[in-house]
Amino acid sequence: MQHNPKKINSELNPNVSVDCVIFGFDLEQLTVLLIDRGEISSAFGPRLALPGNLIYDNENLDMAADRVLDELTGLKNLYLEQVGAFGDPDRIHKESDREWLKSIRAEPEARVITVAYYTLVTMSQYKPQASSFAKNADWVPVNEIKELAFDHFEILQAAKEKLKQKIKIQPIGFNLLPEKFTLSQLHRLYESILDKPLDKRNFRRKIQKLDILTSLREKQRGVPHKPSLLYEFNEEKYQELTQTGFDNFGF
Amino acid sequence: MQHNPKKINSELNPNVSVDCVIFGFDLEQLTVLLIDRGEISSAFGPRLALPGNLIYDNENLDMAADRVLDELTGLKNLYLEQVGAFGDPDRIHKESDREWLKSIRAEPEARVITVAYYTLVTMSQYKPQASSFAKNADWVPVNEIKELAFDHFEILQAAKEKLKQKIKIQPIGFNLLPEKFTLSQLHRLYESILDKPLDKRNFRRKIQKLDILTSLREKQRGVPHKPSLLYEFNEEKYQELTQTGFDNFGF
DNA sequence: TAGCTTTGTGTCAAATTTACACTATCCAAA
DNA sequence: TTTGGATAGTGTAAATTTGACACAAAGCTA
Repeated sequence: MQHNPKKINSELNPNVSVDCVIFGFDLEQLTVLLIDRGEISSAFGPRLALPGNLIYDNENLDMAADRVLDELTGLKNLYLEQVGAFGDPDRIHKESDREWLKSIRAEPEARVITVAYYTLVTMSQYKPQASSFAKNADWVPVNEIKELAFDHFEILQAAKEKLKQKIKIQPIGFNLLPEKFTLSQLHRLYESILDKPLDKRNFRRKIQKLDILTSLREKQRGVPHKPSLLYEFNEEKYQELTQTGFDNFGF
Repeated sequence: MQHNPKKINSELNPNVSVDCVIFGFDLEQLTVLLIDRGEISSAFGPRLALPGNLIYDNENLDMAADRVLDELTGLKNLYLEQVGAFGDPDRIHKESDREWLKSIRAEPEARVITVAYYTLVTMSQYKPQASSFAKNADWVPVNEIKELAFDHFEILQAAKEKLKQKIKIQPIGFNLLPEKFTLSQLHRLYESILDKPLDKRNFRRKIQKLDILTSLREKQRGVPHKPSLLYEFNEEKYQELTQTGFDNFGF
């Protein structure tokens, strides 16, 4: 399948958009990829937004999410999972949002419902590059976000909630870490997603019992404290696990 | 808030619809509410479909789901939860579906994405009454459904999956039972939702520990075997539970 | 070399899960 | 009225899992 859909012979659907919530982790906290809409939106409201745009009539929703994300941030071929559909008729109530839409859309006043997607990526492996109407694209710590364009803040909350649920059922968090990581980093990641402290020893016991970690014979270097052992994520065992299915981490 | 949205001054949005997956339970098996589209669709394909239709531009998605369900089946004011958005461009590939759309829609060829909702009801309390383009509306056992209009079969599968997940987290199943019910009925309900057998004694122990059942001093009558005690669902305790939040049933 | 920082480790009590079989009660049919 | 058929209802013991908790080891820096 070709990655870029043919835009010829198909038109933007003025009523349906997709938005992407791309989570990253900087080894300290959970972050999310936002685009800067630039000066034009700054007069009245937030400049930052989730990457998102209208779909084409001939592409399915998943493809649209993939394409839009690529167009705005340069990230390609991520596995995106749906958060849900959002569609208040008055989601464009902020003046700044209206102004901005006028500058980028043929029918800026159309009723739009949006389908939100989310995924997790290793920040160091995906370097966003803004293009199209995104003036900039960068990672922002989730906890620092107070306001976003449209209903994107609400969408972000929903995505966080989905992620929280998901990580209890699948060991999905490994996507967020670099190839080699420490148990403490993984621990911090779980804490920031679940938004509560987890007992260190119990966490380590439990996560090891899943048997999806490969302990390397390598230590951290240059840290001003006892260096940690590094681990790798064992993808085969993970596949096995999701196949057999498992109920719950119970964190 | 008025229940019927003003249709005056607003138009059907040709690109967005809602579909409703209404689960029931006949004390034997899980059922779902379907509408019969009548003769016109029968030449080439399935007559049965989920109740669903286009949204109006001035109503939000939740309201639309509520309205559409009411219009087609007479069921009102149910608490509907979102399953997700479905929107393959070729979801109208069946000839019978195209024919049918021609008979009920102004723009039968438009690209439509649909947002699916689901909920659970006590069958005996909600008697569907078909109207509008639904020739009939009735409960059909989920396991007997092999084919539906459009991508409704796929939507049904997704809704079942959502329900499965949900019931592990919330004791939601009580909505499906009559006011007074037996533990065996509840047991069968859980088995049909989770689609696997559950040990009788362990099930009873666990469900009782939740402390949301009130045992009545009343027995079943007229059954050709030892009559069961009847139970009531204790809504207050349930509210308490969902407030405090609980993690998992662990079934 | 002293001090700072983070890593890494074990145990015990309590709670939970799993597996498992027989008697009690009602109705219906003989 | 007795018998057979059907489902309700009940307990325990072993294994597993959870939760709470504290201190020595290793590297860096000053």
